Amino acid sequence: MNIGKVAKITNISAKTIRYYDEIGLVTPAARSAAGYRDYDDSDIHILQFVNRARSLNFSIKDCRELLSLYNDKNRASGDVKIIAKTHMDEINRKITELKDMRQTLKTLMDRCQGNDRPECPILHGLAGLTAAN
Amino acid sequence: MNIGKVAKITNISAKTIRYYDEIGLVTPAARSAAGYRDYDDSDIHILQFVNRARSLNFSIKDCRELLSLYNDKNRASGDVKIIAKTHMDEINRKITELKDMRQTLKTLMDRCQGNDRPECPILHGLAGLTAAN
DNA sequence: CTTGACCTTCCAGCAACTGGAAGCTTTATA
DNA sequence: TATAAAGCTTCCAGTTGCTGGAAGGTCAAG
Repeated sequence: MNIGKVAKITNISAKTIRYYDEIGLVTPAARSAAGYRDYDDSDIHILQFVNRARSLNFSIKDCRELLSLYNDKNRASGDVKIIAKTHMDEINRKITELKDMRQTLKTLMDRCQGNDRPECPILHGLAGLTAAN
Repeated sequence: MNIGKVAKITNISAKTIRYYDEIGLVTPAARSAAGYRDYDDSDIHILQFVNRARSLNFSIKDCRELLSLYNDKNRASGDVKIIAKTHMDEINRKITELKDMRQTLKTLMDRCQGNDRPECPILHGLAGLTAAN
């Protein structure tokens, strides 16, 4: 199957699929005489696996490990769970970080009139002045 | 003031301060005869402004606009608030996205025994199989 | 006067793609 | 069958916001 069709089926851009080939993450089963990438059903399955992992924000490196475990029939599910847990911790860290930012930003915004006058608590806040003023 | 001292005071790495100079975000007041960057108190103030904005995840582009408004005594606070609001929306979007990921990941993890057996709902999930199994 | 700390510029690399150019191959149509 | 359009190839550059490191100039102390 040519890359264009694979792109449509998996909803991954041809560019990205080529990139995954280039970095050795998902390589096509074969190449045609003319050098066209030739993907089979198994490749598509793997691409979809990667796509789901990526949409959960797993890094490419994680995807490699997950794929390797996926292909290892003697794997321990504990190894998979460790990767997932580490990733979960990271997601939680990011959420906390973003919430903190949101809180700070909200505080500044609430004080700002947002009109045509120059007085602006947001800028004051960024400039380091404390709450007051 | 040399870059090393500025780095200590602002808690921004010298590398980053040089980078801000390079992209024209915060340029030193002067250069010594030998070519050393020479920062004054105002520069430090601006660096701290940028540092706070960056720590709220404002992009460099946003920082430029915020700085420009900060320096414009005829600004309208509404213009600042629009930038903040846009950014706030983006933060909220990211939080929502991360929470969705967390939920999906949690569901998969809860089903996984995480032991030394190969059976793994996390991998099943990534492989696209539905909840069951 | 030399050593070491500090400064300079320049180049490379990170993550994970995306865009675009130049140039084949294949397919569809006239 | 000729040709044009669509699809494929590789390669290079750019994105964001730095960070690391090399090669080399400068400055303060002993």
